[in-house]
Amino acid sequence: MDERKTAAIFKSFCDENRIRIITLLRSGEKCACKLLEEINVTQPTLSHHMKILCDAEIVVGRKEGKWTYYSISEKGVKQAKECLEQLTTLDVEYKNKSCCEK
Amino acid sequence: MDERKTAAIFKSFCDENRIRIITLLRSGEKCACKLLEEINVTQPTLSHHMKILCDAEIVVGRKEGKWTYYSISEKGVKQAKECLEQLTTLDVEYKNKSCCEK
DNA sequence: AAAATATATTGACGATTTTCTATATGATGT
DNA sequence: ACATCATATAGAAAATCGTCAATATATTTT
Repeated sequence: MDERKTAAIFKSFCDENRIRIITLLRSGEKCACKLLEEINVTQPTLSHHMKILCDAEIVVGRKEGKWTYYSISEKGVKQAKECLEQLTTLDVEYKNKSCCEK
Repeated sequence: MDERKTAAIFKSFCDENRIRIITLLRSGEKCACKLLEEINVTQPTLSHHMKILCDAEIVVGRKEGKWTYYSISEKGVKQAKECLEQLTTLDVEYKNKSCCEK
């Protein structure tokens, strides 16, 4: 996974409103209008955040008639977790000796 | 965990240079001057990124003489993983029925 | 004590992001 | 066909972020 993709994934989680949106989706699929009622932004701003979340594949949207239903993507979340794991586990193989010794 | 703290944690992972820094630390503790050699930013910019990473507790700094050694904080990483887990697991308890039915 | 070295802080600037208003698109109901 | 409703897009303003040069601080070396 390249740095660019990794950054895009975690951008999902570094804005307070997006965190609120994700939290709302923990209780199941919701349409945009329901999300809009619960977070304090305008409709176009919500739409903007949903695009970021969908592009990062943390959330998936499903159109049905005039409504769009959003839900947490289990697949995307799994990928984010793997990405975090890979990024933060110590690499014993290539562990280097020392640095800046006196 | 409040939205503000969550956002601060994941800000660590949403800048390409910070991702590079964390990746470099996977092979073990490194002093700032070593990191500076490897990523293409000025010394004040590196210092700025290290502050963000340390404030989020993803990285810890250890001063020794004139050097500062940085390493991945196992504790902070654990907290980030738990935070991601908590934020993204479906909440079956409070799962709501339906939304925007025709 | 003065010079040198490593890192942090300050302040400015440009780029990016978040937000808004206005408008467009697309579906549904009359 | 026309009005209505849900959502998306465009464009601009405001806020935040990443970056740099200059400078400060703290430690070590001479």
